[in-house]
Amino acid sequence: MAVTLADVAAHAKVSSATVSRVLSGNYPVSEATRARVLRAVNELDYVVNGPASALAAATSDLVGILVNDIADPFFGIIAGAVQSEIAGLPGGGGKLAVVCNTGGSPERELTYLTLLQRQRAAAVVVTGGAAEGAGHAAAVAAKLGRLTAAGTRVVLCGRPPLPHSGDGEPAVTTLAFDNRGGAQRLTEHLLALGHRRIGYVTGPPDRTTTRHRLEGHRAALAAAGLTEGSERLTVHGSFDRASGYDATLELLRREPGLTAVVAANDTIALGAFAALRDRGLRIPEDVSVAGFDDLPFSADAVPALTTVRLPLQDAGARAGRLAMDRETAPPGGVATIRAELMVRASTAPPR
Amino acid sequence: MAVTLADVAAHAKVSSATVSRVLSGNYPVSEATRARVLRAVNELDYVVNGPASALAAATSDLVGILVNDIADPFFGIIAGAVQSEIAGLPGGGGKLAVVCNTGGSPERELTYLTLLQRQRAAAVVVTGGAAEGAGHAAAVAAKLGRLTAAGTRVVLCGRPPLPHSGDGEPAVTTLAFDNRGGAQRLTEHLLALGHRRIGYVTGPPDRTTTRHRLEGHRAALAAAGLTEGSERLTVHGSFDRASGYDATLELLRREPGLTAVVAANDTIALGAFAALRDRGLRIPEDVSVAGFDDLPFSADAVPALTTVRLPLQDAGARAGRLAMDRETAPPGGVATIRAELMVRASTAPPR
DNA sequence: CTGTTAGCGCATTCAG
DNA sequence: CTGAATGCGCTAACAG
Repeated sequence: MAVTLADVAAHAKVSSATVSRVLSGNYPVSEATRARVLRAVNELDYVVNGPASALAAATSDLVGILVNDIADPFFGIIAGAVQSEIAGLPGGGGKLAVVCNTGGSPERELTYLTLLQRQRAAAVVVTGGAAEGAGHAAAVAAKLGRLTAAGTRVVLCGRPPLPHSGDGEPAVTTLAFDNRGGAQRLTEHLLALGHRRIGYVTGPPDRTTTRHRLEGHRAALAAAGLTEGSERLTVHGSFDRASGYDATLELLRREPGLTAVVAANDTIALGAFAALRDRGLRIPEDVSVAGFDDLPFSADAVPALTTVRLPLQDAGARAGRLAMDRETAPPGGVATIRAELMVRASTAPPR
Repeated sequence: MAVTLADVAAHAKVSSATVSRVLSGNYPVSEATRARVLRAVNELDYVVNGPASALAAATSDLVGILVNDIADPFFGIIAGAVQSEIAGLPGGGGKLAVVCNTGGSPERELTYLTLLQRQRAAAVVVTGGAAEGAGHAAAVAAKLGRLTAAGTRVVLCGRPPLPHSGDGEPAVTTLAFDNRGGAQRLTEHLLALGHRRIGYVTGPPDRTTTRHRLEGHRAALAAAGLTEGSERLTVHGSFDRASGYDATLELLRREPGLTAVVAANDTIALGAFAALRDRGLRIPEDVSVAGFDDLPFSADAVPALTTVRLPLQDAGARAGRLAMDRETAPPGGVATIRAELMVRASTAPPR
């Protein structure tokens, strides 16, 4: 079959232990034999057997990055940043950073976590909002606990911290986004412009991201004394454009006098744009629209989208460094990442 | 340390071989003992040691998906499709589909391929255009050859076939995009509208995607007798929005009388949109713009972008099935995927 | 149907 | 500095 350590050893006329040592480089070996071994490695085109090496050393160089939707730039940007921080080290860092697409399914998330645990992954970075259903949150927390117990470093990025498990420093480090605060400031902006009939288009109800952003939105409304009918002006769907389109139409049906639509993310906002246009409504003259995340395309929308900026790139990079233990964890293991309001052309005073 | 097969065996009062058999399920075991083993597994919270299992079985359940830029929806869509075809099987298929971000760097591509080879990956799907520089093409071809020789299934998706290595059925299956044909039809469309001064904004020169799309473009120009100055009207950059913006400005500098801009992909086209607008030019009244790929946001651009549609989702899913050996390879190992011209509002006759 | 027995390829003691 | 020997945890014959 494939060429093994022993083959290289024979070829270089040394013991397999020596070959192992020059390859891992963490042990003194004379320059002469090192060169001889290296030459043999090249001549034979030898590639280490990962499983065997992982088994013997009881560690692996796999690092998993879990995302909810790999086709969504929100996750693509975070994952890319995490990954370049890990694989971008001089020499590649020796780590294999891989991204796993859960599709937002809690079962798939658990499956991937188990698979990563099987592989004895060196670290796991879980990105994006979590499902809140039934036992899922607990199951995920338990699984992550087992991973850390087994020596895998766990970092949460863009996800709220796990329920505190008690004693001392938490084993998992969290970089949480200030979804609630960002959403609140966004709606305050609309309120300040004079809007009173504001629709809200969001994703699935049982996700932390959905809930937190909605809470921020409602907190702003409540502070302005607008507690009435906010339920009726909220439409749930999924975090994509098509859903934003449909939900906006539904909103218009429920409240034709709408003057503003707040979308739970930029992609949904794009769908809202299209729906409003198809209804012959101008943005922002007839209806203002706002998003969340500030993905790259948002500044290019026509009109440019008012939104809340999340430093996805920075957060991802930091999560990557945390996973590689190249940065010290924030006090308490949790850092909240600030969201910044970006006022652009898609919001204006109501007519 | 962690709980092992032997622990489970002891707990269930059977041999470790029996435990292994119920876990892998590919061997008859009595219902009674199977239940007992399963209970022991749960009680002890046992998780298979992946490396050990891979070592003993000489196979792994890892499937690698290589992409040039994970933050680009073009790759996100393909990767998502490949992945759901692999992990979406009933029971998860048992395979761990992971995506690796090469960042378009040939070195990183090779590094990942080696890492995957180390892990004895079950399959590798390489997506997107290839670097054409110096020895890279040969190095990648050689590496892929070694992977197939080691039993790893290799599928190319959206990448031209490897140079034929000779005898019989090629070991690597290729799903190539008809970049040349698509680009040619797109430029023919512009020509038919009456455009004669057409600028071309594209990515790095040493990539197959860049070259093939450019060749298609020039073939159309040549067929119309427009051989003059096409060099001057071509600006290279990278495949992103910022580059499209800058390159369009450069184009305008070189040829103020431009009536159309063809971008090598939709993202670049978005940059061109912004640049033209900033120069006070209307689309398509003053300048027509066209893209390539038909990413989701293209239909939402204002005006809607004329582009060439690539069935990314379908291609990715098919690549995934091919990688899992759930679909027979096309004759000759190579299938060319058709690109479809999508005429929308961003192109019109010149003034 | 179930238990026993060998390795899989490598990292690491432990001697030299 | 280098070689020989041991075992990581599991699967796959091979017997019973």
